Amino acid sequence: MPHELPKAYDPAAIETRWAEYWVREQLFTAEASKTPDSGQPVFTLLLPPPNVTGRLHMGHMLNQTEMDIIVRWHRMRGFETLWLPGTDHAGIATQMMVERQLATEGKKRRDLGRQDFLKRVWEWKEQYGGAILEQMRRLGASVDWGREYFTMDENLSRAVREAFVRLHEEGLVYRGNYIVNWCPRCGTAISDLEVVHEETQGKLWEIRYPVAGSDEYVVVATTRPETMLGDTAVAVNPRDQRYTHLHGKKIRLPLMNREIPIILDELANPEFGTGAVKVTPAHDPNDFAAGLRHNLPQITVMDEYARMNENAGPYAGHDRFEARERIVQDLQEQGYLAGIKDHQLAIGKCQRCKTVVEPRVSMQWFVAVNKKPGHGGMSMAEAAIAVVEKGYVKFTPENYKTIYLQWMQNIHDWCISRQLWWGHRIPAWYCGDCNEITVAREEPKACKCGSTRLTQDEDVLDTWFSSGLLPFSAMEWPNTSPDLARYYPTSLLITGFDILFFWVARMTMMGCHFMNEPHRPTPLAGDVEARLRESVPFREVYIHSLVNDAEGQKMSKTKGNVVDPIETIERFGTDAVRFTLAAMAAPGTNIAFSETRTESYRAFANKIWNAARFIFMNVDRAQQDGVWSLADFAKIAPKPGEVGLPRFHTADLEDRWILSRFNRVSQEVHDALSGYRFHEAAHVVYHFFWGEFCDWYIELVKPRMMAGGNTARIAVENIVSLFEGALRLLSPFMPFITEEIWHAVYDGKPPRRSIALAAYPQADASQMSVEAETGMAILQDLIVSVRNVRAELKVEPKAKLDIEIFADDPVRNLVEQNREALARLANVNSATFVGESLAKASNSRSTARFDVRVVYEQKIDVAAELERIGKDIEKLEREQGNAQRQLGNEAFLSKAPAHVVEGIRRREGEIKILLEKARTALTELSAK
RNA sequence: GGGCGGUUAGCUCAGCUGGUUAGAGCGCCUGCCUUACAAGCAGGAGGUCGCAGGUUCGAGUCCUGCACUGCCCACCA
Repeated sequence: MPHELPKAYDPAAIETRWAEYWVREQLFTAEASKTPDSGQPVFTLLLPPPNVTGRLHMGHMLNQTEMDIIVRWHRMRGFETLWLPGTDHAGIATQMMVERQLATEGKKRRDLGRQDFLKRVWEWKEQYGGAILEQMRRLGASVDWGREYFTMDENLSRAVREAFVRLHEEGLVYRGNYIVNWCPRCGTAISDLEVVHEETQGKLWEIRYPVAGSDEYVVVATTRPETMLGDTAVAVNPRDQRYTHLHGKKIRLPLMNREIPIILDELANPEFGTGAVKVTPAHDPNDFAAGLRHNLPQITVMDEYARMNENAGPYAGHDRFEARERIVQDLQEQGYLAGIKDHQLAIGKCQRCKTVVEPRVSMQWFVAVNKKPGHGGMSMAEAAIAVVEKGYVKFTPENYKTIYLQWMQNIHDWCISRQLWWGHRIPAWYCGDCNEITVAREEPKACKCGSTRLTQDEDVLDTWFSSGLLPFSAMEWPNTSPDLARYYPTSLLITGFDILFFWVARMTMMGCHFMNEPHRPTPLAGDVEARLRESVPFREVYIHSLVNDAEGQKMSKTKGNVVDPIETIERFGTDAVRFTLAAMAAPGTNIAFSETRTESYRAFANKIWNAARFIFMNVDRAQQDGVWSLADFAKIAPKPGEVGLPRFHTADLEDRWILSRFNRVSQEVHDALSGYRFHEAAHVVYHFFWGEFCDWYIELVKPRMMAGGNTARIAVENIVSLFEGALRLLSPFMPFITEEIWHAVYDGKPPRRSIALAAYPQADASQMSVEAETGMAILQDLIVSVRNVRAELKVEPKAKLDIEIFADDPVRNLVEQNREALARLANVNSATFVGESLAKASNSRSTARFDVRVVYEQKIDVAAELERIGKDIEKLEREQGNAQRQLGNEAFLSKAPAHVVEGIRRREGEIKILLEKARTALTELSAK
């Protein structure tokens, strides 16, 4: 049956079919629960769960491409591979989406009430929440769909409660009235990480605070004048002699007409401003701490929407910014305003809605990340530091290790309660009778005082609390499970640096805490150190690049430069987009995504396609002629675990050469992927397939395939073998086109259900040949030299010309054995060997190994030729100078490694010959 | 205020632990519809590796300073 393929590759015609096939056939299911121990090495990777609110963008696409390449690569090498997918409920983000939807109906969430609102969110989640995973299916991501989870699934929610309760039992979760970052629009506390600082040109207002019972006043400065209404002290530095006489005195607070003490505290920096600072414990974190030190009252002057409250006297009811203006105006009118200065400040805004964050004292839950657990050992942060310092968690690129450690070393307690409705509700119940708090895994029947008047905490947990548990909560923790036993710790995490602290750091803390004793469901063997090492959530973290637009600008909706991956895929094909991302993904660099690159990789896909068409054409002919049988070939098809190529006839130079190159390239791809150098791996396979296999091997093999008989049989068998191997090599990068063609190679009856389950080519040193690679290089050099001269002579491309060659015996033999190749690829009629150098002959080229002359009546353009040779000489002389200087240097000879010295010595010899030839040619030419 | 990165061809970028002639894609120039592929084939031009010092037998690669330029973190009013 002939292989019929259309002339141009059309990705749309095949991709959906394979994407559906992969899912339907469940090819990517990891088998832990079925086979107790496969004996295979295990590779696990957790998909950073997309938010239910998300739409696929180029960043996801890059991340998924990298993960899929690594996962497919491992799977093809025989690893038992689990790529675990799921989605994140994304508390605040999702709640905002639904609130926005409600707003279009003119409603607010409180109009619906908690129950009905949550119902709406669930409906919304069912409708839109799976978008990214759907897109991933279409992109062919080889994840284990049978294990898909959602962070609010019952078993994951149970894990969240379990973790919270255990931390509480250990005193690592506490509740308290503290100052937190508060978003007045979202109406919730947010963590430090959710506050983004923006440099803003603001003002510094200087206010005179009169000293009680005197005419004196001190000047304090503030960027937020409205907070003065809540001032409960003025601080000066105890060492600041300017204020010694005011120690123990009181201030009469303007506008409020309250007396507040002057306190002595390091909070006041004598170097800054006047050295006196207003203290507002309820509205500033530093002041809050100072307030505790001096037992100051906390006067909250704003409500949860940042409107001034009843404590704000005449300003009550006004928005904070409106109040600010009035207050400044009043201060001015009453003569308290000493000055207004321009002031650059980093203003904290809510990451989600960009509202200016207000520090606010409120009752919240925290994780005490720096506290040592009761049973001894390290704090959560210390453990998370230790595993990275000891290399149990390894970062690529390495500089993220420093960034991670610096952050972890300065970490503060983590505020985990959110005044939201969508999320995991905090498992704490308050007694209406005795005020006791019951923290429990399941809803308690009664308080320990016996009362049944229990109400659950209204708040939910920070989304990152639950995602921090994922490496084990997605594997059924706290239960023992085959998955948890087999797949934890995960092998690798690939993610973006934007969630390094939010997620990577939290997973590390949580993993080291809950997957170590005493929380681990199955005890760990080994000493304390071994247990720590095995508790990590992942052994390696690869931080991927940022995908920018073609100009290197960050993609953003407001700039309108967002490249939609789906749209790009529709135009170029998934494989082309994947290959673009892989080829540009050098670790530690950003990607400037440019469509021209994608165009060129679409061309690459087309190249592969057409190589297949050509090969199939020859296969069909060979089968018709009865010289070759696909069925026989299928029998010797490579088995998983086989390295190199299983059967390959190394009769001719080009065969030994391409086999050698194939193995070397396999090694290079392996090395590159081992270091997550996707770009390097992609470049290597690209160049091999196009620049070597297509440009040279196919061309060299053509006449043999036409020859018929045994020659054709061997040629066809070789090219099919090599091509089949190359498809496997390419498969992790371009899964669709390789799957399609691979099935076609076997005429629809492949030895495995998918190329993704076939063996990945691994280098076999015995199949590499320096002799073949060197020989081929000389032959290529010779062919290119002839083409070169022909191009300069503007010889009619079709005209066959005679050539003369001067070379030593080994090269001469090489040429003799490859006469046909030379004739065909350089369009040569006859090649004769001559006994003396052709360097000064016209229409010739010289290399260190040979001289070649094209016999042609028309002479090369003398002036152009003179210029070319002149340039060559210049360059060679420069090089010769360098080489000779090094070789004449005793220190170099004694210190440089032997192969380097030997290399330079050899090169110097070549340069000498080349220079001699070039100079002879130059004199000869000049004479004309 | 701390920390991290970048500056290499016209453009966008590679160049891993210092080592023989610094690469790719696109663009550009010349010639080809050669029976797999014009999304192709063959050939070609184009770089004092930001500047100034230093270490070394040897520096695009390591160190110091400078210039320009991104990014992250930060409770100094």
